[in-house]
Amino acid sequence: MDVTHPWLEDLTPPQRRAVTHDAGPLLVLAGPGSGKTRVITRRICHRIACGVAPWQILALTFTNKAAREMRSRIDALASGGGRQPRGLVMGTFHAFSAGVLRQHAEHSAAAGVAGHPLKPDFTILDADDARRALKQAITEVGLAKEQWRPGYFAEGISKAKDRLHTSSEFASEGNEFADRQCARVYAAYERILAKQNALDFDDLLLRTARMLRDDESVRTRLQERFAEVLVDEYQDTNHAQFTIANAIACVHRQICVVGDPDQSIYGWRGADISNILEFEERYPGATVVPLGENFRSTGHIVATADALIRRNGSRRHKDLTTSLGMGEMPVISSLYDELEEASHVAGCLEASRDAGVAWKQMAVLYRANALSRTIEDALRRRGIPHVIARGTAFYERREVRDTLAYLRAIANPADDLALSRIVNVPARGIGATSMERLESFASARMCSLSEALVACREVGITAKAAKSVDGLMAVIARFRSELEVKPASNLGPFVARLVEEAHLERAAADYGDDPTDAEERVANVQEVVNAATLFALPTREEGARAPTLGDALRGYLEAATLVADADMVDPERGSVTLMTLHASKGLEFDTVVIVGLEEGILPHSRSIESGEGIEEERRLLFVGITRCERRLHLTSAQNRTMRGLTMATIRSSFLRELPHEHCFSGEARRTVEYDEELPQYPVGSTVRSPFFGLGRVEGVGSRGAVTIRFVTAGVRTLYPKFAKLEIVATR
DNA sequence: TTAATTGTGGTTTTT
DNA sequence: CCACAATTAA
Repeated sequence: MDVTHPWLEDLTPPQRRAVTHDAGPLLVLAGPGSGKTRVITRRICHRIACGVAPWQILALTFTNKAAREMRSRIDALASGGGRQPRGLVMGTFHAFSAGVLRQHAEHSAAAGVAGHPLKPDFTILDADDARRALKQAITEVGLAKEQWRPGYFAEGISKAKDRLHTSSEFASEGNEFADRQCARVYAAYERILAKQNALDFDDLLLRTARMLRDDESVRTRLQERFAEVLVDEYQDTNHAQFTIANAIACVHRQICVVGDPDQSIYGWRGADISNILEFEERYPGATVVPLGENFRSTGHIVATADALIRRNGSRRHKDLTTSLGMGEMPVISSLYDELEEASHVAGCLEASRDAGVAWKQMAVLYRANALSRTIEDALRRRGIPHVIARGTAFYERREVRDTLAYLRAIANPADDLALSRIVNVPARGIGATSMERLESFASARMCSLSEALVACREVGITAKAAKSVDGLMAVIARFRSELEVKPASNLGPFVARLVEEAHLERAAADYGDDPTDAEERVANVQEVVNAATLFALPTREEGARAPTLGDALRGYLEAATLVADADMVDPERGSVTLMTLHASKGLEFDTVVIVGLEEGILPHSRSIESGEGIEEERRLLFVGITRCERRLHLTSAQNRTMRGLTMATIRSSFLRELPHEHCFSGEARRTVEYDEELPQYPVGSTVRSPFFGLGRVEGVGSRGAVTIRFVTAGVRTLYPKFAKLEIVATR
C-alpha cells in the first residue's frame, strides 16, 4: 500500500491515524516537535487521494509562512505520486477573510456597517493606520487625550469586535461611564473607517464572521464550496475565527483542527483556549488523536519543558517523550548585566559553530523586541552573521509607508488616511494649519479629503499651498487613470515611475539628519519598487478576465499589509535568527539561546497580576524551550538598563521551576570579559568536552592542565591542547 | 504658516 | 531610550 501511497510512508501509528481518519470532526493534540505539519500536509494529500477535489479543501493557518511551507510540502508530495493540489485554498484567516469579503461584499448587506455598504476595493489598515484613525476618533468625540489613552479604546474595541459586536451593539451592552465613552469612540472610529472604505485587521474577521452568520446565501455557498476544513494552530484562534471555521464546517462536520493547548500564547490578542479545550463538546463524537512523541529535541530538553509546563494548573496533560536520547542539558547562566549577557550569547553561538553547527541552525529568543539591540550589537562586534526577524519592520519605516500611502491614495480615492499622510511628502509647504482647514472643509461639505484637495481653491489656504495641492492631485489623477486600462504586468514600472514623478527618493533622503541613514532610506524606497516588480497575483481560474494594473496594485497592497514577523524568517540565509518568543512558534533550531529570564521580562510585568497571565508566560517559555533540538542556553542578567535606567533584577521565578536533574546551572558571578590576559579556561567556567559532556573548571594546573568536574563523568584532569574543550560560559 | 528645537512621557507579544 | 508633542525661531 505504501508503495502507491507515498504520503503514508514513515508515519507513526498515531500520526497515521490522524492522517487517514475518514469522516467526522478530528482534533489532533500535537505536542511540540510531534510532526504536526507533517500530519496536516499528509492528511491533505490523503483526502485528495480519497477523491476530495483540491479546491474543496480549505486550510487555515496562522502565518503566511506556514501556509507557504505547507503548500510546498504538498506540492513535493504530489510530484512524488499524488494528485496535483490545484485550487487548494490555503492561507491565514485574515487573508482568507479579505478574499471572501472582496468577493461577496457588494452582494451582502451583512458586510456593511452603520449604513455604509462595504465596497470590494476596500483598504486594509495596519496597526499604525488604525491607531491614527483611533486618535482621530477620540478627538472627534471630544475626549481629552491626556486623560484617555488610545490603548484603552483599542483594547475595548478589539474585544467587542472579537465578540462580533458592532458599535451599536456595544453601546447597548455596558453602562459604566468608561464603557459608554468607549462605545462613542467605537462609533466614531467605525464612521471614519466606513467613510474611507477601510477595514482594520479585526474587521476582516468580524465582517466575515457576521456575514457567514447573517447571510444565508453566502454561508450556503461557502459550505458547498468547501467540503473539508483544516485549521492549524487551533489553540490560538479567537471567537471570530472559530465562528468562521465553524460556519463553513458545521453542516458536513468535516473539520480537522490541529494544535497544542500548551502552546497557546495569544490570549492577549483574544485567542480563546477553550476553542481547543472544548472542541469535543462543540463537536460531539469528535475523534481525538494525541501526538506526544517529540522528534525534535533531546531528552533533557523535553524533560525540562515537560517539568515546566506541568506547573500550569488549567491544562489537559499529555505525556511528552522523545526517543532521541538524553543529549545535553540546558545550560542556565546568570550574567552581570545585559552587555555581558550579550557577550555570553555570542560565546554560546561561537561554541556551537565550533562544534560544527551552521549559523542558520541557531536562534536567540527574547520576550520583547527591546531586548534585541544589545544582542545585535554584540553579534555585530564579534562578526556573527545574524538577521532580526522583524518582518514588519521594513513596512513600518516611514519612507516605505509613505510610498505605500501614495499607492493607496491612487488605488482608493476615499483613503483619506493615506492621502493625509502624503499631502506634504516631499515637503511642499502644506503644514498643520492648511491640513486643518482642508479637513474641516471636507467634514463641512460631507466629502472626502481628496475632494477637498481638488477644490482647494475654495478652501482658503495660501496660494502657494493650493498650487502644491493641485500638483499632487494631478499626479495622483494621472496615475489613477492608468489602473483599469493597463495590464497587471505593468506594476513594477508603474511604481518606479511614481517614485520618480512624486520625487519620493528626494523625500526619503530629506528626513532626519544622518546622511548614511538617508542612503538606506532611498534604498528602501527602491526596495518597494522591487517588491512590486516581483509581486505576482495568485493564478486565476480559467475564463476569468485578465487582471488589470488596478487588480495587481490592490493585491500587492493587501499582501504588504498582511505580512507577519514570522513570515520574513528565511532559513536559507546563513545567519543566526534573532526574534521574539512569539515569532518563534513553529520553528526549530539546533541551538537556542533564550535571554532575559528575569521577573518583569519573562514573566512580563504586564502579565504577573493574574494567574492566567503567568500561565501564558510559562507557555511562552515552553514554546521557546521546545524550539531547541540539542543545545539550549537560558540566560539572565543581574542588572539591566532599560529606557535609560539601570536596575538590579530578580531572577525569573520560572528558573526555579526547571528540574535540577535536567539542567546545568553555571555559577552566577562577575566576569571580566574584555581582559585578554585571562587564562583560557578560568576556574568556575563551564566547558563542554566531546567525550565527557558538560563540566565546570575546578582548578588550573601546570602546563595548562585543567581539572574539570563533569556532570556525568566525575572529576578529570585534561590538557585543553588535546581535549577540544569548548567554553560554554565563563564564570 | 512652516520647520526646527527642545521637552515630555510611556513602554509586550502581532494578524 | 525613543517617538511624539508643544514650543519657538524663521
